[in-house]
Amino acid sequence: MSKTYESICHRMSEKDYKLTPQRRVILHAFMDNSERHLSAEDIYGIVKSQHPEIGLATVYRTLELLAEIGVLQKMNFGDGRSRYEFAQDEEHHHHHLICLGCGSVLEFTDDLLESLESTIAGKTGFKILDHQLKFYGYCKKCQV
Amino acid sequence: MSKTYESICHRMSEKDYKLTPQRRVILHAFMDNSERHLSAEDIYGIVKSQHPEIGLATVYRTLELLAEIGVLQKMNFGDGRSRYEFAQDEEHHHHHLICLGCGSVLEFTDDLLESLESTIAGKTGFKILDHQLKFYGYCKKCQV
DNA sequence: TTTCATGCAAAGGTTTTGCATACGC
DNA sequence: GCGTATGCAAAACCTTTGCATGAAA
Repeated sequence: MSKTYESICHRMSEKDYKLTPQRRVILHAFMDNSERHLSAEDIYGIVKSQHPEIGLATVYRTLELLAEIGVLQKMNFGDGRSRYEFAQDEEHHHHHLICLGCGSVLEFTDDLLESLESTIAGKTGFKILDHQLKFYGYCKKCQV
Repeated sequence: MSKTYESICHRMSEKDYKLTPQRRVILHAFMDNSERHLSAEDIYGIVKSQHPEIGLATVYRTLELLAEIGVLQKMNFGDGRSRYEFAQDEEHHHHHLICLGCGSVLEFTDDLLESLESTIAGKTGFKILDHQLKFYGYCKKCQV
């Protein structure tokens, strides 16, 4: 699952989704801010500067669409709003370290959970497609 | 951190929180439904039968209080509302298996993440207090 | 031209808050 | 009796939806 702008556009046309300027701008906003975990409101703010008449509802609808076709992943860090980031490849899972002090989110790459997945699948009969691991604690700055 | 009704009440008085009938009934509702992951509205429904004049705001305030003193843990399973369960001991972590078909939540006990925690702490400087691991997939019933 | 996407505003659902009253300690 | 907790209603949020208009293919 590649992550270039063109490949994503191609995937959208494949599924008969129209390539509107709004959708293009939202996608660009994600590519320009790939290191952050953006909320709908974040995206709305970013996109409004290049496309001032865009509506918040369009942002929500586009985020839902991009999540549905597997481009984005919807996440929840417990702050009352959903956040989105590019969906990870099977082999490149990362985990989130959420600071209870300042709310910042660090990422940590690790692939140790595959064996745990098969153990669980065997014991429970669950067919596991994805996992999400969050650590809560205090970042360097907040440990003072 | 023990989980008996008395010990929790004791912890509340220690922190100068009053033991009101509403708080008692909410606590009992959790003890009677410890296997479920209850939302505020769930609790409200349960509690209303024994204490019909209770307000939803009181439920929210009590859940917040119990989470703050470490009795409950607030969770999010992506269905738009917070859910609560008894906080786990250090040594008895469990993970959640969330079915993408029917939304049911299974639990799976496992203690394999401690070593990962120290690895991450070493590499990032993060002081980790807790973790939360969720698996998404399909339960036995929904795999048809 | 047909169909789908947009923008706006309104509605929906969850959670929080203000305030007068009631009650635990 | 003092100070906190409660219940009610309203407000505050985030998110979704209805609908007429506008634009992509």
